[in-house]
Amino acid sequence: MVKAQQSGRSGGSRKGDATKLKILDAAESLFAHKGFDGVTVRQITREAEVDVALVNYHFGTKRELFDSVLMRRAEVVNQDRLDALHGVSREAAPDAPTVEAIIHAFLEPLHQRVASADSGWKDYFALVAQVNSSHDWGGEAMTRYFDPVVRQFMVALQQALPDCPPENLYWSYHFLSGALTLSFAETGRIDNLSAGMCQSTDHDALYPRMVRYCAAGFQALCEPAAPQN
Amino acid sequence: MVKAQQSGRSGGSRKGDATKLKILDAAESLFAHKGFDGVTVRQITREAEVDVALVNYHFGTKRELFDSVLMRRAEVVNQDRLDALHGVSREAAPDAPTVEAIIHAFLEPLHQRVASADSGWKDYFALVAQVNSSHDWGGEAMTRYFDPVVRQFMVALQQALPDCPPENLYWSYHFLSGALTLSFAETGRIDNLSAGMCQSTDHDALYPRMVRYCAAGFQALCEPAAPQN
DNA sequence: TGTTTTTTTAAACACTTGTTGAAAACAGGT
DNA sequence: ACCTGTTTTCAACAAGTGTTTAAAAAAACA
Repeated sequence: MVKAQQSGRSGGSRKGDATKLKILDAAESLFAHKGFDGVTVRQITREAEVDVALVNYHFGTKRELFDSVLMRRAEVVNQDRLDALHGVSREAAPDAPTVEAIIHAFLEPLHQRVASADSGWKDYFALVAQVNSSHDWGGEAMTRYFDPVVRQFMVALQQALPDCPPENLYWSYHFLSGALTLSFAETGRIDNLSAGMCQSTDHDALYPRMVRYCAAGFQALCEPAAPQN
Repeated sequence: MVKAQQSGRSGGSRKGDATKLKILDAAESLFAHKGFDGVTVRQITREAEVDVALVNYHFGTKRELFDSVLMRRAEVVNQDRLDALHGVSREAAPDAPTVEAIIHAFLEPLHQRVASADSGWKDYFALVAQVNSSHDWGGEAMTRYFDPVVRQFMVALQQALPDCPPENLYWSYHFLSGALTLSFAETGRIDNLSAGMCQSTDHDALYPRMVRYCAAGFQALCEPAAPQN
């Protein structure tokens, strides 16, 4: 009776791995739509069609399962974003890339993944959105997983806007983060408000507008007349 | 054994009203910080220092209590916002008010209430923020309580930006809504990211920047070069 | 093959959940 | 004082919670 080991020296696929995947997928989808407290481990195992005890066997506690879900795709997102950032930096060299290009590098990877075949990404981003606006345990997880890369984007933005007060840069990112978060939540509110003219799920309509909106916001907060102090 | 009546023909204050207030306040604070599923009615009644059964006696089910919390201050916000909107419309007449003035009318009432003596407002807005980005039952409540007034702001914005494609106006509001939502959540993420340079709780720093950021975003999405569907 | 390790099962644990019932305490009016 | 309607208490309900246990089954390895 030993706790499950990290079953992989790379390439070795054990029996339990399929089970772990089923649990992770079910948990991802359920947590994304109903939140951590809104989901029971029995709902998860029912959806994954496995026994209740397997969650504790493979992942430990419910919270550890939640963290596993969060962690699974975080590395991929971070790598995607860094690649995109280096891409636009290389293209613009020897000049610094534009604000719009940097924001594009930050958002485009998400856009790509959401449009991909793996529909789990949509659930994943909805989950991240929920964690991002969570008050208690949320901030800590977000900080741990994503902030290191975010910091690199802040550096690039500061170079693109050398005269911008850093605090205005942080606030600008904060607003972008909020817009992003709400968009991924796909609440359907804009559908209702606009009487169907806009749709939460239409990321192709969303992305170009979000990039432009936020780029303009960044620039407005970096003009001399912007709020100081 | 009769369900509690709405105890007020106006001005008449019954015994149970004090209890209802204590429950509402406790529920507001707890729901705001931990979400609907993250709070138990026993936690609420413990914080309110009343018996568990009183929640069901005065409000019915847990969800009905939640709705009562949400509803309590919604009317006030809506009235504040409408007053502010009419104010800026009157000032600008016979011209249409500027985008920045309209956004100010939308946000300033929240700013005022948060800064007021009644600290419950802060909890309330944190709660609304959470509901706003909630996936299931959230959209419905937000739509019911706030969208009628939001629609009036959309009309004013369309008049301020007569050449703007309506869908871009809706998306712009969506982004503003996201920035607003995340700001009220006061997650502390920006504190951490900026190494203390910015603080989630510093609404005096937040508001002017949010108004400017969003106004610039609206205008950018309404220029001829903006994304057209 | 037999032996060891990993995975799955089924049952139970102690505890909490939202909600209710019946009796008790309180209030105001006559 | 009495009666009346409102509010509060206390105990209980059935169902569900996260987690653990020990044994059975499956897989991996010799």
